[in-house]
Amino acid sequence: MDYNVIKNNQPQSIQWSGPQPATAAELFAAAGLPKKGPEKPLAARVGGVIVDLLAVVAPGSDVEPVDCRDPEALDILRHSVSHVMAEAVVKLFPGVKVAIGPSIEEGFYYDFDSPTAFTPDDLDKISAEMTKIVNESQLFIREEISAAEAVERFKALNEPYKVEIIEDLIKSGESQVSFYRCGDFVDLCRGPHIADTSFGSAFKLLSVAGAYWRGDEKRPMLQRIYGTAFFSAKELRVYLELLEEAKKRDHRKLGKELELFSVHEEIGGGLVVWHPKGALLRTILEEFERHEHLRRGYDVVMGPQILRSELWKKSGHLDYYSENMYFTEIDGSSYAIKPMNCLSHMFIYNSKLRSYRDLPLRLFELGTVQRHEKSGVLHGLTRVRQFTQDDSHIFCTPSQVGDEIKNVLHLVTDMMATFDFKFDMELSTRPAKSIGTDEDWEMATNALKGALESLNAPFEINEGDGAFYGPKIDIKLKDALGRSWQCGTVQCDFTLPERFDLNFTDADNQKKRPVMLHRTIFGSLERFIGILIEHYAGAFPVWLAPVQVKLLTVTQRADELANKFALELKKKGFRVEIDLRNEKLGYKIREARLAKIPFLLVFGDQEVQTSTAMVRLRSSDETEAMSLEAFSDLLRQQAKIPSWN
RNA sequence: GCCGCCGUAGCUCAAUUGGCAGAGCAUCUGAUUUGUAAUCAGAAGGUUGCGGGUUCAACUCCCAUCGGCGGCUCCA
Repeated sequence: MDYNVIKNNQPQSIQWSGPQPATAAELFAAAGLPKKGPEKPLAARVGGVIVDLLAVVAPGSDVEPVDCRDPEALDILRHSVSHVMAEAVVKLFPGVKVAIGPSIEEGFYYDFDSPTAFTPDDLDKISAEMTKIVNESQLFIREEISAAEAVERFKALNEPYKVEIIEDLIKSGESQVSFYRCGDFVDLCRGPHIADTSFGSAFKLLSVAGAYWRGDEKRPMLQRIYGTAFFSAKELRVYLELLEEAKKRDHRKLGKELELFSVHEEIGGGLVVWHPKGALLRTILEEFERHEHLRRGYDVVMGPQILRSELWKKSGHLDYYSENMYFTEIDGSSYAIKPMNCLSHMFIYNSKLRSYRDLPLRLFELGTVQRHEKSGVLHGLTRVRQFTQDDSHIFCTPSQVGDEIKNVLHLVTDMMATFDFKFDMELSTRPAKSIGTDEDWEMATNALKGALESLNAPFEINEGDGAFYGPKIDIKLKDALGRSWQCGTVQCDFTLPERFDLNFTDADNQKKRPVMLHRTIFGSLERFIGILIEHYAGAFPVWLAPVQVKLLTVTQRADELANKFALELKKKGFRVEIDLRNEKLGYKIREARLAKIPFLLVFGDQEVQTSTAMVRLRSSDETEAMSLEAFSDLLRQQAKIPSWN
């Protein structure tokens, strides 16, 4: 064969200069690329597009091998393993209809329409069958036919979901569709796929769940099998260990063990009861936030829990948000429990004539809101029906919008750094159900985009995912395990100031309309605390820990000294617990360690003699004798809020 | 809301094929005064989520209901 190997970045690109078309696999074999190991090609990139190894390459094309190190490789693998799973399911459960099977962020799934539910036993059987298929190194063979022919073919196979997909493809103008054959299993698929099933040995089926066909609750409920796959058994093992670690850190489990909060059937789903330690943690966060906002030019305000329904009609919530709202009646008038805090803030704005000199007006409220969430979506602290937002509404002139958004993004950056969170940002644009003119939406969207761009902050765009009253930037933070959580948001609103006739007198003595920004940093305190619990695995930094120091006595002879230390530390404002029980020291240590308390002070005969405490740190397990003054200094140092240094 | 799984002591979990509902931890009482992750003994703790049904007999099987968990084109 004629070919030239072009020395490029790894992996090398090959220019196919032969007279005849050849498959990428043939080219790579001729070029002597490895047939095993991490450099073994699993697909090829031709002109920037990934194709199968069996794809025929026209003479003159540059062909680059794609191996498991390629950023796209994992998606290809997982998508292919989902096909392998479908092949196994169809073989083991004849008559089961197949729907769709994409790769997702952490693995893949495939939806099936089966008359009986899959059990954990079935998953084992399916896994075993998949291993067989993997060991057979079945080739993924692509085939293209006309869409019309494809419809007939799947009708003959009695696969209504595939027929529907192809019919939709035809409607959107496709005339050709592609298939992949793998063993006896044929599936409609755009591809590309791994060369053969042997790449897919490191997989694990994780769970089975119901899922509506096309996510529509009016369509049939299918059975979705979730799984994941990696290129090596080692990577799979690391991922499964991560899942185990996440389970250990589950805030619902830790919340109970650390006595932070509880949720009760008798009280109602999604309604959180804060126990002393959880309430203290929350109070610390609230105080931190009030302080942080005051020093950044915000005013702290408070509004009522219920407001007349007419007001929600005027704001548009009744028309666009009522399915999430609770209502009550007082003296014959209808009131709504607030799902958002903005309305009373607008009344504060409107309580007097406003000048451009008053702007920007930044109103901050730790506002408790109620939203009706479907019972099935409630989850610990992260999805609840009553929660407190660290909410602010910023009223400003149109020319101040850019700077205000930038300020908010700076605040977000500082706050996230305080908790060691990394974060991503997403810009969401106009949804189908929304109010306001096209011009307003465009202006608002551009303002948000401009602020992001001026900060050189990378962001993604979610088309149609904005709030009904305006576009938004969502902040998604990443915790210690690399999981992503939606928390803060900045929303631009040109419509509420219109509806509530907000004005200011500008420098030219003209009445003008202010812009309103809605924004949160933590989002909801409940969700944020849930995330913090998992992020720190319950071992909060000293400034957040509900109990910072626990004092333990060896015998009752040390009670007096321990009490003296406790009293002095409390006087200095530290959060202290003391354990004088007649128990062995090991028992007390164990309990305090499980409670993840940062500092343990031990008092015995030895300490009584020297008037010191034996200090043990949560982080090191090492001990050191310290005087009250020395320990207070250490504690003061450690309890500093990181962003205030 | 929908699909699947699960509800046994405060917590974590047992109970053979339908045959007397049990253990560890926690709690209480007593002994023990103890040096860095569990001292010993005893006691108490239950309408097996709730309501029906089948059966000589139900934690166990059936129906209904409430609640929890996993998920519902990855989207918060």
